[in-house]
Amino acid sequence: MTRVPADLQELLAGFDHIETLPDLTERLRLGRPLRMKLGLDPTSPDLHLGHAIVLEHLQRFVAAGHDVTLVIGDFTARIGDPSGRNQARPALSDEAIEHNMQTYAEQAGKVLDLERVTLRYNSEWLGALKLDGLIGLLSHVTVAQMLKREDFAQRYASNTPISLHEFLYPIAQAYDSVALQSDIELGGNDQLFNVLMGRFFQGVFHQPPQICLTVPLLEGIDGTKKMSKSAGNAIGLNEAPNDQFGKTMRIPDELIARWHNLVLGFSQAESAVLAAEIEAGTAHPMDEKKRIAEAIVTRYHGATAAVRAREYFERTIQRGEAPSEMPELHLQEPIKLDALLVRTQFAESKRAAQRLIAGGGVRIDGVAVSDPNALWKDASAILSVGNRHYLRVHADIRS
RNA sequence: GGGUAGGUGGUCGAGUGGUUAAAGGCAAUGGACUGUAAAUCCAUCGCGCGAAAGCGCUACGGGGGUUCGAAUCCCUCCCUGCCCA
Repeated sequence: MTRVPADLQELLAGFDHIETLPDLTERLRLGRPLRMKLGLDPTSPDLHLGHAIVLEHLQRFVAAGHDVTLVIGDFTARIGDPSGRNQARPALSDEAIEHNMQTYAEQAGKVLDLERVTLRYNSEWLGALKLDGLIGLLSHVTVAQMLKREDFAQRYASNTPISLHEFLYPIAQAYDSVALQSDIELGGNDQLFNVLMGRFFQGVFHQPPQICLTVPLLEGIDGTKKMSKSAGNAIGLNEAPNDQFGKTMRIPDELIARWHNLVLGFSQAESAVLAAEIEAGTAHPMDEKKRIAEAIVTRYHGATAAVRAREYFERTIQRGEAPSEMPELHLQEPIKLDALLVRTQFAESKRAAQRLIAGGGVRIDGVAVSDPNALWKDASAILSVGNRHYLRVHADIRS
């Protein structure tokens, strides 16, 4: 899976911004492993496919023998990265950050060879920065400079509050590069301003400025917004095979070639060919999505799981049949159907359950039911809601 | 510090005393169609009790007040934008 890239071109495939190529070729000519840096803020307990893209790019450098450091932004997470946002991101509690950090390394390990990667926490040097040190840093950046960043500019123009601490984020991240004396920093395209700030600050500290490489941002399964947990359009690296498969099948057709390119790592030329085939009708979008879904599940759960996820999808969603395996529930006493839906968490409240039933979304053994007050009476039957939620219910009721 | 405009449901945004659980858009959910795509159509979209009609509770930044009745009026506190200093 990991191999040493043959040449520079292969190493740089997939980056949408390189600052600058001459700097990079010159730095590579030094003939030593380059210090690579990627920062990840533990703002959510889960990494998703969008994170995986930049991690995969980083892994190519690992394979090529460079000196790669993964910076866990435990300090910067407390500031809250405003990048790409139209409002302040709430700062996280220490406990949440702590918890997220623990899951990060493990998830990143699905893509990165952690044996060959150094893990650092930026509280190590940012926490040691005193107020005079901070002010010293701040004196090098002007407000106009900060307002050049698009999201800040937009918020400023639309009278949306910008807190001063948000200005500190790019500077803190930039200081990471100074502390690590990094040669190269990777990031998502939304981090371009921040990584360039790192390059700038290294100049201030008389270090050779880092080369900045960014990857395109991946759209989420809704096809419009960037993939993020909070937007609810993400596919997590830790998610179950069936969910990864099913969510991939939901992406809009327009996204197929893009995911083929960004998620599966095919070249733009190859993905363009696929797009043309779909356009011409020689490739069926659904088949292509299945192929992509299977590749994703294979990547994170293995080929066997991928085949099973595909079968599950075809059986439950496409043919509308109940899955061969599903969770089971044993009832000890009679219960009304609406209450049962709440207990099984198929509905948030009894009112919601009643709505589901009225809408025809609730089935017992495949037959839609209409009476929310009916007591569960079947000794053993399959309760389903929509085409995604199945449960086998046994009534162990003595009367 | 002075002036001024604001704070409404997941989100945007109407609403300036009763018919307002709160228009409309978006998002979301269920159904039809289908390729769990898009588009389109229908329905739902605070919680509880009730077989149902219905009843009750909670909600328009926080608290207090006026009123038979408040998202709407008054007082006070908090928060935000803009202009001036």
